[in-house]
Amino acid sequence: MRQKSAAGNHHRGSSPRAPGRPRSEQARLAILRSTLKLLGKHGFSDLTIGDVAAHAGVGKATVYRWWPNKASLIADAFAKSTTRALHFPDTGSVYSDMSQQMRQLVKIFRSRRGRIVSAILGGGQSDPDLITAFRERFLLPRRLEAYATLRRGIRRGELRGNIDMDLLLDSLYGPIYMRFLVRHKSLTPEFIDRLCDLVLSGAHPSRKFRRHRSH
Amino acid sequence: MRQKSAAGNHHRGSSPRAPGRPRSEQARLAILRSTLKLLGKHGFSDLTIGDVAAHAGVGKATVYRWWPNKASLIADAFAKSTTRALHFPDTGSVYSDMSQQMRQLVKIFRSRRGRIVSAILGGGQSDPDLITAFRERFLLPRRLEAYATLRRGIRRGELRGNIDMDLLLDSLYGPIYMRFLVRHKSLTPEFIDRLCDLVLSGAHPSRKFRRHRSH
Amino acid sequence: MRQKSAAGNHHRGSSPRAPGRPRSEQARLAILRSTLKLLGKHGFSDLTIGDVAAHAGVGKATVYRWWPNKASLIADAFAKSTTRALHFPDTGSVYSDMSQQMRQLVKIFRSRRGRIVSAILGGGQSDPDLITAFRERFLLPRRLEAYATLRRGIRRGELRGNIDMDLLLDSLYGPIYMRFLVRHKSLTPEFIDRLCDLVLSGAHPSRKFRRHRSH
Amino acid sequence: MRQKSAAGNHHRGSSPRAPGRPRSEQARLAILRSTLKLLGKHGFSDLTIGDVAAHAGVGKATVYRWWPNKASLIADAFAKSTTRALHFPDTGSVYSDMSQQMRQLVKIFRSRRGRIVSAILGGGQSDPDLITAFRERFLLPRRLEAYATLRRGIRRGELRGNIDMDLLLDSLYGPIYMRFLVRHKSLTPEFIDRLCDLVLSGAHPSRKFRRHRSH
DNA sequence: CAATAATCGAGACGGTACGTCACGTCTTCTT
DNA sequence: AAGAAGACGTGACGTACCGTCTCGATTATTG
Repeated sequence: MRQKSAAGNHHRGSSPRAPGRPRSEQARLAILRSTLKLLGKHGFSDLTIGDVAAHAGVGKATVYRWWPNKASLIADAFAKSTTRALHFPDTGSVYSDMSQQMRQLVKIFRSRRGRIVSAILGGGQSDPDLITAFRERFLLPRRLEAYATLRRGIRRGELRGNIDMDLLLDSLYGPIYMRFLVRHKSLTPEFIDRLCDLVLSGAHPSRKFRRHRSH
Repeated sequence: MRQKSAAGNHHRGSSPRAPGRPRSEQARLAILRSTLKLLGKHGFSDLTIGDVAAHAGVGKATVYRWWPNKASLIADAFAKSTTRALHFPDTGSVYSDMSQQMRQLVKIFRSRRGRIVSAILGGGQSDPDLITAFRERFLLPRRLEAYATLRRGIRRGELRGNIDMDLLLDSLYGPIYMRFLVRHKSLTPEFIDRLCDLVLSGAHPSRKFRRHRSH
Repeated sequence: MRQKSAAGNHHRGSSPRAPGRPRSEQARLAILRSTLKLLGKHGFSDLTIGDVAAHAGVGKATVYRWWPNKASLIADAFAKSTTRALHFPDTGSVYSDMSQQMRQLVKIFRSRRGRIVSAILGGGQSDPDLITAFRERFLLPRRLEAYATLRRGIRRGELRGNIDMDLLLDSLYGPIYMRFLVRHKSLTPEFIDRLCDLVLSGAHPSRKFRRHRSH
Repeated sequence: MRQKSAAGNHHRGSSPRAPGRPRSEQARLAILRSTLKLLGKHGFSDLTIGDVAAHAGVGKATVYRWWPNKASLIADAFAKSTTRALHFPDTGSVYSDMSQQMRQLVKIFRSRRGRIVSAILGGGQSDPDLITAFRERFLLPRRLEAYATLRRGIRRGELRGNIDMDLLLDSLYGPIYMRFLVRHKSLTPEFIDRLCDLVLSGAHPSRKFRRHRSH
């Protein structure tokens, strides 16, 4: 069986050249581009493989040859489109580093690309491959950068040394994701600021760790 | 046009009695039960109206007569199934009140009913009715209770008086929803405790409001 | 499983009425009509179910609901279209009875309906259902009439009493089918006359049965 | 355009040698062999060029390079397989000459090779090239031999001098083809004998030509 | 002996039709 | 009037072949 990809590996192994006509890079790019474009216009369920193929000037079978389902197609398209942005600055302040990146994220969530993210997270609730792709290709790379950012803050004494970094990051990003997905409150830059204030102040070394339990 | 309901109103107006055969309550319940059962087994998109009708021993048209689409059917079914639990206790401590309720929520998210929630939130990303139903029937009622709980904490001096309650609640629940939906880290009771510690300590009056901006 | 038909039985048993919406007779007729029309224009392999459905103003699934494949659809359409003609006259002469009916058959074979027959016989070479349908619905009914015609000839002394009727009929019709299918010589009324002369003279009582074997 | 062949000419003109790599005879034979083998297993429409190429261990393009369509491929393969048998004996008796050859034909029709013949005749109903190939490569050569056989019979006084040879031959072979294609009665050697009896007795000089018309 | 040229196997390509499935509507009889 | 049953038109699905193409490799003739 041919290698299909929800994990982004489009290469056929280490051999220098596979026999037969090589895969058309042009078709691959056209498909991913069309996927993003159409996904931005309509939702996940409105996107049909047939439409993507037609818009890309490609046979339907060519799409199915390389992507086992709509989910992995979207995942690939999304991964390709977000490799560049969303890096963390190094301003000398955790608050500033985080809030700046989080503002960027919010800007993306509110843009046309946000539809794609919500399509992935939405579709991922019934398709494990999709949510896995999101984690591995989008979340994890950024989280690794975030760890470095937090470690700088610890070194500078802005954060407790024993802080649970995943807990802290989820406390910072969870509210963003929640507002983005549940849409009960708007996602504004001011919200980001106050969110950072609230959460980072709880992670400040001056704040003694104190169990709030009354019993 | 007959009155259809995404809002749960299944009655036909103010007239005391409509002519003709009355609606079968038995059918209505069987449909909702089957919806929940099938939704628990598979995802949102795998659930078909035809399956629900067949499983409930009901004609397809009977489903369509009362629910305009899959979303409102699921929303009704979900609302029916969670009207009882998830109340906030009044222990005299914000930390305790919140963490106890949050633990209940996590327990539900991790149960079979969690599949239904993720189906709603997932499907809701492409179906506005669905996410609206989730907000209005599930989130809002609980948030109203949460406001009251927080106000008790303010009154007791456990929280700053000028706290933004939605910000605080999103900071507490957002991480739960994020872990639930993205599944990058496990949802444990210990996570809840440390989450409450982190966020509530940031909302404590002793913590002076301090902009972390370095500029 | 629903009853599908390559054998022409479109009724659902002896019960007076099946539950559910009854089959649309209008759709059924439109499908058969369109099949004949399109089959007359193009060949067996050029006929697509999709085209038939579109031409009949019917969903593709409606065709597939009642006919398992193109073959049985064509067989039904053909059977419906030829129930009336091709009866044997009773002129008082076997020669006349047979040649008149055979001329009718040739006329049909040479008409637009001939395309349908060749489509059935051609397709039947790879689809047993199709050739069976042809035998049972077309060939057999006519052969029964032919038996009666031959028996009249025997009674009148125009044919040997011990004649193998199937052998005789195949000797009369086989050449027609062969010319029709192989197309090496034309099918003319004169050919029919001389064919009857040749074969029927061999079946005449005056002709003593004589083994031609030279050993 | 390169020279393609439905007529079996695989040579490239009169030049003694073309430049470039010469055509692989091994590939050509493997393709024809595989065509026959696969055609024997399934029908005309079930045979795909892709299957033939794969079974022959050959690229699909190699097939298309030398045969313009499935029909000519099958025709070539069939022609290659039946060049040797089915000659007419010269026993001194028309009856014997004919019945012996007809028995051979029936034996082939009933063998695995019969599937190939029926595939060609069946497919030929929608593909003119195919039926033409059958006529020219199979039927015609044998018919030329049959004419000679009949002429010997005329010379010996076993047949009328003014007999229409095509009529006579169609009356002898038509029933065979009909039973072979319609499959309503079995093709046995005894059937051949009685068929020859019936038809040849009608062609005997002692049988006066007599119009059977009663009017 | 290098250059040229046509073949080879392999397999991806843009298409087209397939047969299935779910949709949401409808048409029947029964309750 | 609502119920179960199930056929209806619609349209996307994912598959299978079509006949063409683009590769690197092979095998001949020509310069």
